[in-house]
Amino acid sequence: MDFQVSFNLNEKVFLRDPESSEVGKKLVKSAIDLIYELGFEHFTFKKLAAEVNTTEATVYRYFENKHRLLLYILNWYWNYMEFLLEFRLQNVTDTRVKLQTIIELLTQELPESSGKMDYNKRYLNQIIISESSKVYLVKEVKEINKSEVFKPYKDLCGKIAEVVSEYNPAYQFPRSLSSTLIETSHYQQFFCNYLPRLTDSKGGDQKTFTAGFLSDLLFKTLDHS
Amino acid sequence: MDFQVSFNLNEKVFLRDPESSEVGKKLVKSAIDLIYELGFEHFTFKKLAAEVNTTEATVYRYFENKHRLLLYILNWYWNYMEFLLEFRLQNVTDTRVKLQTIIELLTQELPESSGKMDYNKRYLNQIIISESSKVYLVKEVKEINKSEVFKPYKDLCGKIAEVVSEYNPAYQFPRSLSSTLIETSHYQQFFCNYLPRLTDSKGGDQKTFTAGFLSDLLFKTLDHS
DNA sequence: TCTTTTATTATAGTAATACTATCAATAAAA
DNA sequence: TTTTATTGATAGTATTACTATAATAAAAGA
Repeated sequence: MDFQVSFNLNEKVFLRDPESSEVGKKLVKSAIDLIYELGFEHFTFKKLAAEVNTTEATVYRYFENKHRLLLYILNWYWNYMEFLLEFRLQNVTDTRVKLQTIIELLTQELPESSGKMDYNKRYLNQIIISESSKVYLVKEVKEINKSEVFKPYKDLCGKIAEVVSEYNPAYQFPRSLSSTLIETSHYQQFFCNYLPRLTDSKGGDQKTFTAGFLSDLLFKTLDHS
Repeated sequence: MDFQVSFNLNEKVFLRDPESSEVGKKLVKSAIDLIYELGFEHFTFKKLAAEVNTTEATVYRYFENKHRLLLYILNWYWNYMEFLLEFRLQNVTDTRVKLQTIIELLTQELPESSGKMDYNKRYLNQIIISESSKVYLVKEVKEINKSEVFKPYKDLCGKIAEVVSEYNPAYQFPRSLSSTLIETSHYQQFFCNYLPRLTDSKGGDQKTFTAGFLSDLLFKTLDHS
């Protein structure tokens, strides 16, 4: 089975839809490679243009600046995650299994084959872990938020919160718990890799460790309310 | 009672100790004001120099770059937090009370009067919330970590983890839980302020809300192992 | 006291970044 | 065939992140 997924990304994140042209697609794909390789701070439109054999002016016609481009990538990711969640939770009735699936989804890498999506998933995953908070931890967050570009994140969070409430309707903080699960899955993996003394990882796989920690946290919190 | 606290900050974070001169002290104090006001991305050494009525070259003699300056501020904060923790936990025997004190410390603002410390504490608090993760979420983290500049953070985390283990020796993830408490206290407050749909805050005080959420999470996790 | 050394600014300059503006080439629509 | 719109190439500017060197002041030695 092979299928294509595409999302209606908020038009506020781009000036011209990168999906509408070959250069646009290459731009996003190469951006993922470069941001992974250089880190967001050292990533520039000039370097991206060189990689795609075009000019800076072209890149600026698609995205207002590199922050918006990162936002585009994250919007794509959040949408994809919500899709995967919906898909994987289909016909699952046991709410406990639902929660376990969610934790798996948050900690394991994106599935390799998913139609036309030819982004490097390992890189994308690492970007999500290391760079995603940079789109909202900025002075302009209030202004940016008005254009609804964080809606996919809020929706993903909301969907997880629904399952949490389904599992334990009495629990008071379903949304905060969901955003905590998402964020914690990122930086615990980051810490395992780079600052392991901030974790209890014993040098094994950071994804397995993080899944174990989150699962323990989640069920202990929800099983005793 | 009035007392002075000072820490031996790792010499790797500065080129010349800012505490050793008047300009140095003004530099750090004004940096806190400016980073709060502009956000770390828009904060530059040129603007800082103008604020202190000196030149860029002078600033560069104290700190290698603005990243190191932020690291200096955070090192100061982490050290101060560990000191406060030690201080406030003095003679407390009930480990439950100890944990509650820790959550208070992580969510409430820094105490106003603490000797010579004349940094703007409201600003410093906001910087901790919005900017602190930017010191480690960078490509160079491995290299930076070698100079031990994250030790104060690790020590703080370790100290909290000790109390966690004291409260429940069987719990498997004391360090990860501690770093999660610290990080979650930051971004839940941030979310309450700017992206409230990622939380369950009902518009009340974000600090009280975050404390409530964290306390619920912590004790449910530790009371049932 | 005067001179020499050293330290510390101030001035100036460079390479890179983050954009903008202009203009020509090309392609699609009328 | 002309008009219109879309591209991409070229060039240019303001700001950022530094570096290098000259000027000045403070400290130390003769």
